[in-house]
Amino acid sequence: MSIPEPVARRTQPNADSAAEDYLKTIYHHTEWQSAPVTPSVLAATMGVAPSSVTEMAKKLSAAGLVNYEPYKPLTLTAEGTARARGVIRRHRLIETWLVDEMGYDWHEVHDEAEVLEHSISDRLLDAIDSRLGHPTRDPHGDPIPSADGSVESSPALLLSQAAIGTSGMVVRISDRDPSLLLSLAAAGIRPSTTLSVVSRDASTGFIVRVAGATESDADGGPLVPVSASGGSSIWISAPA
Amino acid sequence: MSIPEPVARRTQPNADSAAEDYLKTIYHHTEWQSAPVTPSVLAATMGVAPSSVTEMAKKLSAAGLVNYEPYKPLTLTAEGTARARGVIRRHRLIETWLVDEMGYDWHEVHDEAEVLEHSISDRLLDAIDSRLGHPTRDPHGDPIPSADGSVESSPALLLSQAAIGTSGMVVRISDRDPSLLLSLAAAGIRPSTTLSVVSRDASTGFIVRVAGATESDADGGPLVPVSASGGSSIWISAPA
DNA sequence: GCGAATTTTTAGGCGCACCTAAAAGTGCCA
DNA sequence: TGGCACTTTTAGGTGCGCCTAAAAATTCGC
Repeated sequence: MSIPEPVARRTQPNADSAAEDYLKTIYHHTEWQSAPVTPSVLAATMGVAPSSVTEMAKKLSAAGLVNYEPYKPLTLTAEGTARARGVIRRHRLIETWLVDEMGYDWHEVHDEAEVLEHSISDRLLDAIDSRLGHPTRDPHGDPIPSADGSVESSPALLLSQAAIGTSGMVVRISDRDPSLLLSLAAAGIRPSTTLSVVSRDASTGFIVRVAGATESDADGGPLVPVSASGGSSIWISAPA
Repeated sequence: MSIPEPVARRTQPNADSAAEDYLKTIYHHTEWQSAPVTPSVLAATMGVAPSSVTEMAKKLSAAGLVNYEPYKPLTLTAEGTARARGVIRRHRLIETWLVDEMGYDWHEVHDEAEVLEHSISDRLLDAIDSRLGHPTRDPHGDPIPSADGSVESSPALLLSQAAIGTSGMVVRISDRDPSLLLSLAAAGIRPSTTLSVVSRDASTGFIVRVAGATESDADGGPLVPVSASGGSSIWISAPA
């Protein structure tokens, strides 16, 4: 018979980083807004062909990590959610570590974390977590899931959905576009910055007033233009 | 024609960690003793089938990294040597970092480094190197190649090849067998320990006298048995 | 110096994660 | 409500790094 059993294949490389990437991406789609994740959206986000998504969906479904039925959106099972949070915890702790200890700037950390999140051991992750004092937010303001899988969620509002006049503190800024992070940082916008919406236009972009860290003059800060894409990358929270 | 060209395959994962492992392993075989590396030896060391070695040898040869001629031992080209040193530099810096900063013990670092050496960026490696103050030796006493590729080599003698009565300082201990490292550490043997050969027997093992760090009584230290395999993992240098 | 033992290479396959192209299913709307 | 556009799945294929089995080359012992 030429059907040798699996033998002792070296599962060496890194667990199943591809699978982890799918779980992570599915999770991301429901983290800040709850849109159902269709295969085509997932494919576009991950930069793979739709057929690749179908394949992996079946695999993950068989593994009990995603709920998959043909022609329907994908959702994570409880176990899949836990696994996704684990990956995200790794990612965000690594980003935090790179910024806090290794001299990286916040817009430079994403790619490095993307790779390391799949190769660092639990042991090392714990060591990093301890060293940093168990942080709960990464440099972009994203919550870091705790080791037990719980996530502290603070209700937030996408800048692009805030009415003119709304003001609040920047809670998070998506880390997907490094160049956006760079320009925002240059304009003085980062997590914990307070800003208010001066004008908004879905196609042109937005203009916001940035309050200095010392916000003595609450509405006297500089006016800053924010692109349309920036508007859908910045979350603010209404002040207490 | 059903021969579409390579397309834009995502070379994502991690460069070519398999190739790097071959280069590293070939290099290792010539680092402390100069034995020609035959495919079978390489296969055994790496835990792969001999045919896999042949295949990779061809690939690396085509890439100009190894000199390969059928039925002959493998050697590294200048470029292959440089690449191998690069990987080894990564490995050893990571090991040093894990021990110096992350609370690892020296026998625990090998596996973690084995994975990370393929995923850390040059940028991060440099940051680690700086943080550690550009170390030249890793926790096992192995020299860390410098960024420019040069290696500080100190002539050393394998314990198993030292005559009875020889004494010297431990220069390095191979990191291949974690349990050996553990037992040696327990016996007080690590790099920079001074010891002398009391008896040797290729099959049974060795007995060495370990001088305390304060070596006031140069030959009054405890007697310690070292297994045969330990004898071929410990390198000592004659005292100045 | 020659045949046997060992090493190495060749030949053919496998699983993985991806792809393209074609087929099938869904859903909107005139 | 029937079409048609769009989405999703199926079918078939690729490169990579690995494997086993069989063929070929080398080396060793007598």
